[in-house]
Amino acid sequence: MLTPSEKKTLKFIQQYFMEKGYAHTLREIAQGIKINSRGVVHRYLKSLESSNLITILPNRKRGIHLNPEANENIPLVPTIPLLGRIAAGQPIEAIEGRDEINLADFIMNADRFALQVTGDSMMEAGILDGDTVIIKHQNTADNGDIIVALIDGIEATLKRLKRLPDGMVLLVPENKFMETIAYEPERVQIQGVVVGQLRSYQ
Amino acid sequence: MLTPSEKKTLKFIQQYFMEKGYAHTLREIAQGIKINSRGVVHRYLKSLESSNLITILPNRKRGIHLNPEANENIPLVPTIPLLGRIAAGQPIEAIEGRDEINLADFIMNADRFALQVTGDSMMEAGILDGDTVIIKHQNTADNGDIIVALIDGIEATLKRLKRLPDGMVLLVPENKFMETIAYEPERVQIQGVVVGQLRSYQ
DNA sequence: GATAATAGAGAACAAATAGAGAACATTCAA
DNA sequence: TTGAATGTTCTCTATTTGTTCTCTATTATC
Repeated sequence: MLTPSEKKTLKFIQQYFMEKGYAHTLREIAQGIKINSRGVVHRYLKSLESSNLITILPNRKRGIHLNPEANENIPLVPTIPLLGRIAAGQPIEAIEGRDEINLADFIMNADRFALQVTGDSMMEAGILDGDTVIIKHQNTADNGDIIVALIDGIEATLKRLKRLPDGMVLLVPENKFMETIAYEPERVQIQGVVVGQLRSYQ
Repeated sequence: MLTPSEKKTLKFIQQYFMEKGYAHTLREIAQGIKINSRGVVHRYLKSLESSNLITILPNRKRGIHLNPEANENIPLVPTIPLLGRIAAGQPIEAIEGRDEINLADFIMNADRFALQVTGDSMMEAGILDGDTVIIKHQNTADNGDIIVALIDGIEATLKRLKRLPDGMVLLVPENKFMETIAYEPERVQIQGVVVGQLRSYQ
């Protein structure tokens, strides 16, 4: 069981290590967790080592290694450090304030569920074949929302919603090879709205 | 059987524990359930312990552990029900076997971090401006991987990797308006490989 | 009305935690 | 080789926290 200070220390190390590929000095860690004493930092590190979360190479400068356990152990709500923005042709730009993504915040909620997408109808909206979309269950949607629609109570489809002034409902695919189809409103039942999307490359 | 106060206490502990990964102090619990006495909280904890719902490490600060029994109705890892596949023009098809997505499985692992994407250079690969990509920190990559590359030690970019037989390294954007650029291998340093991608529509 | 059971306040004390900083040992680069 | 930076081991201090008490108030039950 780690104390909050030890957790803070571990977290600080992890973040730096992922960015740079090597560890802090004790003084840097001390500054990072806002204390003055290297001795105190060393005590925390020893404790983390005895919990098998890090390995200390004795007397080596920056001689701290993260053990694989360290990444499993910490967050009960999965979080990923958010290191910054990346754009073509520029160094990675740090983001102030928000330093991690809370996956639970990102997606979890009672009325959400996931669907796996088959087909390329929303390709140009960045939703590819095999992606997972997170749907919020609701019966209404705004113009421009990507929705799960049930047509005639049978066919389900993922499309962008557009209502015409005359009441007709357009279901717009994001794929130039597919056609937009217009329906009478009573034929289209909204089952949910896309609120998130995930893809795994593994 | 728990008294209402004990239930309240347990619920409060569970919530905090899942978020932070460690327990409250007695004072925090007291504030959380709106009483003033740490002694009373301690009595409740003792009672919860004798019901086998928590374990108290004696004299440890924040030394409260949730027993598995306490978590039966609370998922430790956020999951979303995976209802099925959706394709244009067909009813939602149920998926056999796996019925929920485990977000931790999906993304978390050692040496991962997130970057927010700026720009449209990977648009046609379904990675849009504003998306978050999950990067696995590594110095090598296979042909076809989408990588974070550091060019000349300065510029960072997200591109698809292609190595030519003559040793040159191509960084291929997935955007027909942008050009593939070839570099000498020593100019390109691989910082990580994209292993996941997230988008929020909220 | 008597008796439990439940809730809560708060005092008192020991122990854990947090931190400072001195002193020494070891690395590592100039 | 030497000196500065770094890692390591100490001791000391202060604060917070866990723990155990005793005391009081409320509520329901017989």
